[in-house]
Amino acid sequence: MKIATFNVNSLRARLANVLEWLKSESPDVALFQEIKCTTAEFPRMEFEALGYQVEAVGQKSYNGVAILSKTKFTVEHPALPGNDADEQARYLEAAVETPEGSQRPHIRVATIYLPNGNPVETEKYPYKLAWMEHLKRRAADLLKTEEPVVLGGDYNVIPTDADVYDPVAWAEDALARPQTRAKFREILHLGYTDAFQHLHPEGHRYTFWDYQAGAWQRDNGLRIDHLLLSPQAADCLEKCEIDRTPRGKEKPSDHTPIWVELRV
DNA sequence: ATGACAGTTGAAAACTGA
Repeated sequence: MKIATFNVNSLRARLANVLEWLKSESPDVALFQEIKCTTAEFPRMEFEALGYQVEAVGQKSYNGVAILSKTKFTVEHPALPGNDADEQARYLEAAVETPEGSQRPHIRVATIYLPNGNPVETEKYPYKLAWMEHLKRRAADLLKTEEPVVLGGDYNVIPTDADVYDPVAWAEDALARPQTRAKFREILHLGYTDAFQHLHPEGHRYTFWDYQAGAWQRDNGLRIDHLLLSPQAADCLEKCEIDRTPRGKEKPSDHTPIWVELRV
């Protein structure tokens, strides 16, 4: 199963790019973030026409996440458990049927849009850290199921200095500061595998490039979109790649997709 | 040192993002 995550930075502004990418790469499951539209406005028919079942949790103007799958799935949680009062649409979890002949009936996936947290001196940063603590608790609970679990999305976390073009410039940013990295490691240390880091430990491979200052052309990027795998999912890990192609197209998102291939 | 870019809302300029 090929499972991809993509922060699209507005689905309405990006629909043509996203459809082109889906037709080209045909992931079995696609996890979207920053759809920036309400659930009702989600252009589901365009995706259904490509053979996907679609579920979205959106809101006006900002945030919003979605799951698309070629196999059937059921929504398990439309918000982060333990944080259900969150007014921001940042989490959606589902049980996805595996293809015919698989060892297991389903895998569990979540699409995650973790708060940015800047500026750090405002309430935005404690909101980010609290959100990460809720995510850690959910991640711990999911381990008890002993299912293959894929927690994918825009984490807004630069895990190490090898994941940013200029570590000094970013050291105090909400995406890189020590408290952020420590909380991210706490999730990993529960027993999750950062799929890309595991297969590509060389570093300096990015999933985001700012629109400004020629960041894309200079490869001034960040690795902030991640696919975290439970042990049972990591057992199945075949490949994990960043697909830079969509970032080089006209009117791109500032993020590009990253995907895993799991032999389930 | 600062701003640079792109999206949303809503009709100009403010807000958000990473």
